[in-house]
Amino acid sequence: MPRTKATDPPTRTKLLDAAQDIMRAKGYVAATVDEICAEAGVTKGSFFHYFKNKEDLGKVLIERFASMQSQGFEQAWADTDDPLEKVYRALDFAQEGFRTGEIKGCLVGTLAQEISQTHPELRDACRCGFSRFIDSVTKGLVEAKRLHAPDADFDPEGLAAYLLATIQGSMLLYKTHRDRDMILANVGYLKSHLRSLYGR
Amino acid sequence: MPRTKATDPPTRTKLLDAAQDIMRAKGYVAATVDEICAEAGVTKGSFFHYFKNKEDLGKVLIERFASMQSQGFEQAWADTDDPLEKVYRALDFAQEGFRTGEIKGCLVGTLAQEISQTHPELRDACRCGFSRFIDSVTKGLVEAKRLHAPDADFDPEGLAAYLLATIQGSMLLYKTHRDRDMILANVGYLKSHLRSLYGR
DNA sequence: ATTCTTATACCGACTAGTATGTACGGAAAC
DNA sequence: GTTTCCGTACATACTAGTCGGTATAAGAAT
Repeated sequence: MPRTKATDPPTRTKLLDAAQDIMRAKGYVAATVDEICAEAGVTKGSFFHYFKNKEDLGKVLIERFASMQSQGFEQAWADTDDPLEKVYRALDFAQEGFRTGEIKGCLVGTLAQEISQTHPELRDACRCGFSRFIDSVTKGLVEAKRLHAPDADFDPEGLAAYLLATIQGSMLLYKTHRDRDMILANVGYLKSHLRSLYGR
Repeated sequence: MPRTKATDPPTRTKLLDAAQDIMRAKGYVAATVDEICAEAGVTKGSFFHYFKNKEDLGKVLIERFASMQSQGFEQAWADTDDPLEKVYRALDFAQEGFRTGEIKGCLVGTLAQEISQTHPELRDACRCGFSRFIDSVTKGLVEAKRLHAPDADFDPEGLAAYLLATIQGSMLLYKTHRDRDMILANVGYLKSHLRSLYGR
């Protein structure tokens, strides 16, 4: 008899899922290996079989999270070719996620601060995660300016980082204020800002 | 002979200063009492003489940081009566701080995420710190709308939280990207957004 | 003036608990 | 039968917090 049923996710995935939940709630340092194992329903033996150490898990986790995230965005804007529309779709997608509560917070943003000075590899993984978003959105915004507002007086290069910063900051404030409407309103402000810049 | 010279800050202040540096760099959980004591040049006995426990220190520290911060803003906008101008002064002040490197990051924002689920008292202290900023800026923005753009179609109530979110998010991204210009650019976008809303 | 009392400030060894990571053994799968 | 997978027990280091004790200064009593 197999140790895990076919419907069960493999142990490694269970560990990653558990770690994701716990670390998003209390950060990297406070999330202990024991707690992650308990949540995943396995023991430490399994943990260190699949991951070299806690930092290794963190790295894999950050990369997995960033992948899933960007996959979600790709899907959200797949049905349009207009670069500006793609960005709006991404913001709609984020709003929808917050509204339904499906998005519980960004793991990368939660970890980035506490590990930046102590775990260079994790910090680099976080930076890659952020850059993945920034780069793809920047491409859309730059091209959109060429198409829709070539003469407007603003720099589209830094705009993507600005969008990401506002969204990350909104999730940060949510941690203390627990007011989901505030996140939605902030993304709304972002949209209206973009509309005023691009004239549509 | 007194144990500390008159020029030395009292031990308690030294502990708070040390804790502020360390916690801003690596967060609340990773900052150990021993490390704080070593940095302050005192021993554990002193630490627990002045603070009931680590969480007590955290609470005092967050409140002190929020106080100093809002004091800085008050000073920055003291020389104008126009409410909108006050907000611009605050943003100028923030930009100047980032440019000179005097602002090294926000302790409240750094701690908020990792302690929100595990230390309710610290979370409340962070919420108060944020609210202090949000409330005072909101007052300015609401009154400014009445004065300068009574018919414009936007809601000034949530705008202050939006400003704070963008600034906090920018500092978060700075932790991984270490690009000070990005923060400056983001505050610049905020200013231009405000200008487009208020027409000045 | 000297001594006694008391409160505050501070030190540093110690404890009890908890953290990550290891050693090793056995069951399942190929 | 070897490899993969996973459990138990343990080693080691580090953590917050405690506890007994010392140093100093100020005030009261003698």
